[in-house]
Amino acid sequence: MPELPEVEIACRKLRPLLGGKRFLRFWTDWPRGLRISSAPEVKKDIPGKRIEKVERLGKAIVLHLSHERVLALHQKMSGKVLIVPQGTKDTHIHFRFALSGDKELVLHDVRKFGVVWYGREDEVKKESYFASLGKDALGVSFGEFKKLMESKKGMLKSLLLRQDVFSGVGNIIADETLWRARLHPKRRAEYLNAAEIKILWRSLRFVLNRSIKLGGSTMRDWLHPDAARGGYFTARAVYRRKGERCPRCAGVITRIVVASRGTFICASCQPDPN
DNA sequence: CGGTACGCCTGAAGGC
DNA sequence: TGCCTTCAGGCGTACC
Repeated sequence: MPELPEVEIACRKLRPLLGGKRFLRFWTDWPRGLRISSAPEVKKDIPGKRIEKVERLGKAIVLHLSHERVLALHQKMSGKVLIVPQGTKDTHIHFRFALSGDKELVLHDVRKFGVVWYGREDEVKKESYFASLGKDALGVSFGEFKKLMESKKGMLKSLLLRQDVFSGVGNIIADETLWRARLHPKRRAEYLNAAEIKILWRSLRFVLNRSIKLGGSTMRDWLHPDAARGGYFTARAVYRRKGERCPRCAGVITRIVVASRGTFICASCQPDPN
């Protein structure tokens, strides 16, 4: 999923689906994905716990349960969180949380990169992912954004992807944001002028909000918790559009590698700084 | 501090 | 058809 818009969509859809429900049972065939508590511990502890709040922290879904318990999920590359009838058969479901009623919350994850944390809130917040999360990419004000950009060095793409600086940005959002801002991903934060910082902040907000509005990106795997598909992938400008025309200037979109990640740009409207 | 490469997994897509 | 290579919404670690 699994960037900020997809996690935000998942949380919004999970709230009405999970509100007031209790967990009945836990099952996994991939205990390596569990953090803080072991599978037997979760099995023993989770029955009867009520879901009180659904929160997004960066790209993680955080469920606050009764008795000070927290269940957090990260879908990583190929995960999706679904609400399905109990016992739904699927070889890629590796975590099942049976709910009061006839449904269960599952983590469907082909590549098994997904992570599930279960423990007290203080234990979860101490985990390195949560402890180091930077300002939420959608919540960050322009003042905060500017301050952060001025305090860091490095390529814009690297900075946008760093979860300890701005949390929630992934590869699609980074490329679409930089395209919209007409900034090359290898431009360096320390050489941006005030106007460029402003354009970058505005572009980031625009791209995030637009993706959320369209239901996030369904490329192949990812779905909403109710199995609906997102519409942003067809609306994107450059990501994975190598060889196609730039929708703004009719230049050709190319693929380069920046920060070890496939990166898509229009070389005409995002001029290389070097 | 910043940059890069790799591991973790499985499957899809493209080249030949 | 099939084999081989490359690539993939993330992130942690090791190393320069």
